[in-house]
Amino acid sequence: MEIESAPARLRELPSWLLGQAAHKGQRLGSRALAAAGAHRSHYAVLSALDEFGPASQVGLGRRCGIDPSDMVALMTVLTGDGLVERTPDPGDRRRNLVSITRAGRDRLDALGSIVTGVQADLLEPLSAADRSRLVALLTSVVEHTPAADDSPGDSGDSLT
Amino acid sequence: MEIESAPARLRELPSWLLGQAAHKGQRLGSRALAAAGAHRSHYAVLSALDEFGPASQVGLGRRCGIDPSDMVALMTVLTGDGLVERTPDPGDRRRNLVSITRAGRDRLDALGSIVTGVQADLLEPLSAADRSRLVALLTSVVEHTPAADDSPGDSGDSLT
DNA sequence: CGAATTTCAGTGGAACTGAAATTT
DNA sequence: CAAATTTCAGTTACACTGAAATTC
Repeated sequence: MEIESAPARLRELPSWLLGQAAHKGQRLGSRALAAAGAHRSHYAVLSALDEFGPASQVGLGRRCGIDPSDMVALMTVLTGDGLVERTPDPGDRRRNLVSITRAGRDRLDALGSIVTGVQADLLEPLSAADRSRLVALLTSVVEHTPAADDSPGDSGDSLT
Repeated sequence: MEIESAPARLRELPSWLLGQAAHKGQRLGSRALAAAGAHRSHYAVLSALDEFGPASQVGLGRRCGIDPSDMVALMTVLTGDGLVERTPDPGDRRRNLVSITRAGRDRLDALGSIVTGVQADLLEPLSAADRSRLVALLTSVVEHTPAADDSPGDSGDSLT
């Protein structure tokens, strides 16, 4: 099990480092949530419903970076667990109004603890000040819209 | 095309921010390299060969985080383009010795320019000092091995 | 014999595409 | 009629698994 370092061209490449760090975070997060029978998308959807209130499935998808077609199966799971309710919208009968249940809020709290623990593991080598700096830097990168990007209909979101 | 913000629980989550930033970087990188008929894995393999010299396919895979079984098809492509040479290792006939060609080095330089441009787009909102800080912070996160991780045979690498 | 390397065939999860049905 | 929403069926890119053949 030799430790073999990657080429310097990669080790010094911000986009490569981002990929490595994100992969590590996703691995930790997916494992921890799976052990609780959950998924990262569950945490995203419950968070959105808790913060913004009831929403349609596409609306939820826009908030969380989840494709509408994938939202269907997700709703089936979350309603099956009693974490959300999916009722026809009386004001627009094309839509389903999705709302979080009491059990959903409890679940969100529980998943929040798990997710917080993952951040602690992931950022263990960083001081509190460095963690804040990292979040600030990443937020700048994420919120910035590159100039030469004229792709249509892409809000730039995407769950993972 | 409303801008709808993600829930605060996600926006403030380091692992989520890492995922968003990494996704943006990969999208930019994949598009730019695809326009040149290349792939991120091509840049990784050529970088490793250029820095460390000839290597076996599994050795290359360990450097770059590429699965040995995926390396096979990759070698077919790169040898087909004349960027690497794959010859049986006379000292160990189980191995192929993979080496970079002159054309491969030229290609590496060209891809390097593309990749550098991607970093510029991705990190546009950050000052030079902030970019250095980001790289340093990410390097700490990537090089750190979490305590409660006893998964076997995982070097923690993985190309993307 | 056990272990390492290359190779191939197949699996699994995740994001995406395209289209139908309904409603606005 | 055009557009939006939910839904389903299928695709694609990608990492990974399992096993065979060869060699150490």
